[in-house]
Order: sequence, then C-alpha cells, then structure tokens
Amino acid sequence: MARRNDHSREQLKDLAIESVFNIVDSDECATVTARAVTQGMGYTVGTLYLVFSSIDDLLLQVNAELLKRLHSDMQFAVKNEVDPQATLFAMAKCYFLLAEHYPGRWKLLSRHREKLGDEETDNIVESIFTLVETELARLAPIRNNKEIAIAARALWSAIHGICVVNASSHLRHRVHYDARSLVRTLIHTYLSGFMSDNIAPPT
Amino acid sequence: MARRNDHSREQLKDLAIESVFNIVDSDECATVTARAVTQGMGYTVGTLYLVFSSIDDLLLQVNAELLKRLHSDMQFAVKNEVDPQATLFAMAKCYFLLAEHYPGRWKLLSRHREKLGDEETDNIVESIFTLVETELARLAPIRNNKEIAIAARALWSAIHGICVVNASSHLRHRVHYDARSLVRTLIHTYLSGFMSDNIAPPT
DNA sequence: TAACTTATTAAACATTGTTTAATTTGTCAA
DNA sequence: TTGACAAATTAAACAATGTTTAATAAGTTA
Repeated sequence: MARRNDHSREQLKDLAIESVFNIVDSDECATVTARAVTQGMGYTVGTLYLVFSSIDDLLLQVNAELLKRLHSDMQFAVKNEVDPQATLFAMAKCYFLLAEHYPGRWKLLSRHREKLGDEETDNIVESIFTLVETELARLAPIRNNKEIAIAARALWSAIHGICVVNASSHLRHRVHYDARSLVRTLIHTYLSGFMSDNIAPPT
Repeated sequence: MARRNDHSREQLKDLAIESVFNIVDSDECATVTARAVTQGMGYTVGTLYLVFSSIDDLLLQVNAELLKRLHSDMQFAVKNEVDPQATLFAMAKCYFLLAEHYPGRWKLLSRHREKLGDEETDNIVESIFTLVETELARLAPIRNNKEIAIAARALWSAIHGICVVNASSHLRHRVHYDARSLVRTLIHTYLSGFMSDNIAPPT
C-alpha cells in the first residue's frame, strides 16, 4: 500500500501534527500555513489534503492530541496526590504549565476553542472535567451533582482565564504578580467558599 | 480640507468601526476583510489605509471602542447599585450581556486579546479593573491592596472564561445550565471565600 | 514486461492584506 | 476665469495564503 515513502495515512497524520508542534514551539507567533507544515514533514502541500480535509481539520486534530496529553498528565496527578485539594492544585498546574512551557501549543488550543469542535474533542474535554468533578465531590460532600458540575466548569474557566490574561500580559500591567500564585489563590479562595454552606445567590 | 465626500479622517474612522460592527453583528462567524469593511462604508479598499495602518490596527481601535462602552456601562451599574456585591453582579452582567447580545463584537475582543495591545487599550482595561477593585475593597476590608488587585483579575478572568465556554458550548455539553447563573454562582462562591479570613494557600 | 493503481507533485485558482500609480476633485493664485 | 497644485479616491498590481486539479512518478500485479 505504501508508495514513494513508507508512510501510511496514520504516519502522515502524526508527521503533520508533529510538524505543527515544531512550528509553534519555535515561534509562538508563527502562523501555521499549509506549506510550512508540509515542508516540515518533507512533503508538498497537496499531501496534506490527502489526510486532512482542511487546515482547520488539521488544527482540530492537533488540539485533540494536546487535550489527550493534558488528560494523561492530570490522571498522573490524581495518582500521585492524596488530598483532594492538593490534587486540584496539581491538575491546575498541568494546565498552567502547558500554557507556560508550550505557549504556542496552548494558543492553538485557546484560539480554536471558538470554532465548532467535533465530537471526539468534546469527549476528551468531558473526561477532563470528570477528573475535576471527582475531586470536588470528595472535597464538598454537601454539594449535589449539579453544583459539582457547575463548580468544575466555573473553576476551570477561571484558571483558563488567568492563563489568557497571563499570556497577554504586556509587562505594562500595574499588578503583575505571577500567574502561578494567582491560580493558587483563586482555587484556594473559591474552594473555601465552595466547601462552606453559604446561602444560594439571589436570583 | 474635505474632498469628494465630506468625511474627515475622524469620520472615516467612525465609519470603518461602524462597518466592522455591522459585519460581525450580521454574522458572528463572518471574517472582517478590508474589502468588506470599505464596501460597507461606501469606499474602496485603499481608503482604509489612509486612516489605519493595517487591518490589525483597525481591529485594535474597534476593541478600544468596545472597551470604552463596556467601561461606561459598568460605571452606570456602579451608580445604580448600593450594595458592593450587587454592584459586582451588575458589572459582571454588563460583560456577560455584551457576549450574549453581541457575540460577534465580543469575539473580536477575545480573539485579539492575545495580540499586543497599545497603551490606550491597556489603560481602558486598567480603568475597568479599578471599578472592580473599588467594590472588592468595600466588600473585604481585611484584604490589602495586592490581594484586592489579584482578586479582581482572578474574578474577572473567571467571568471571561465562563463566557468563552458559553460561546463555544455546542449544545452537546452534559451540563448545560445557563451561563448567567454560572456567573452568579461563581461570584457568590468566590466572594464568600474572599470575605472570610481563611489562611493563605500553601506554597 | 506491460497495464494499472495511487502517492506525490507542480501548477493553477480564489481570497485575502497591502502597496502603488493613476485619476479625479477641490483649492488657490495669477 | 483659468491653470497649476494638493489631496482624496480609486483601480490595479503584488505577495501570501487555503484549496483544487491535472500531470507525473513509483510501486503492484497479471
């Protein structure tokens, strides 16, 4: 089945995704062009369309791969921590470190969140939320399933938002203290409120 | 000074910004092209470059305008609420409603946050944060300036993050309950933790 | 060995941002 | 009033992208 090079469709996909990583890792502001991607794989532009339906399709699959790795990192955190709160810190750290160490990859992730994702991507995101929910449930038994689900999304949104602000911090900010402690403070403060049995907010 | 049409540079700027609004309001997924913008103003593409240095420059000024209006809305909220917590709810609502009623405009805002902003834009953002800080300070006198500043950014990041997730919710979410109450719950929970004198998080 | 299949490419096309040279329009001085 | 100048506006060109298509080349198989 293989021709000129011994690369199956699957291998071509991996090559392309790898090439995208190389591009955004070398320069987080670089634009991922079809020609740059295929040049990085040692192919020409047409080959990309043999394996992906469009550039957006490629980037979608890149993001799916990123999310899979994130989920894997977070699972590792769950295994290595005992305290639920410590686990949540560790999981948040996984996300934060992705943004800090691989800003280019993380920007792909946050830039394409707006576009419609396919079912696979959504499922990975769901599995990530499930990890968070499990810890929240252990931490605040007084909360019901719905409250847990909402809290997981709110908390994760907040962490994501901090990464966004951090990524776009132009040094010029009046308050600049590091995003790492910002995340820690956020989780701590939020959980403190979440665990106490305060009354429901006004409607 | 005016020639063919009686449009000063300033008027051309306003026309262009208005045209961008029209484009993204009519279809939040529409791409804002130079030709579409100028066609909407009744000019041709070259005129745009008489007034803006690039498309990015135009979008930057569009975002500045959006932020100005947001700040104005939030100031209005401050005037019309007495309780600090109610004021914070009202301010968050301003941002949330922008995302809900003008998703196209809001996407411009969140999409271009990553690009380096000019000083003017940063100043507007700072003034918005100042409004939030003022209410937080009234609410939690035990917190010092730095804590207030961090809390304002964390809280706002969280609200922004919720809007992001909401904007990209593909109906398919297992938990879908409305973002409005998500924001309310988040603020309530966060403030509950912020106002109590819990210990500092572990380092 | 020859026909066929298909991976791969080179070239073409459409759409964008941006620049440039031409054109049109108003202003002002003689 | 008219002719020269300045400025606004445009049409056309250019480069970089995503995408498609027709040609080419390499392997497979009868």
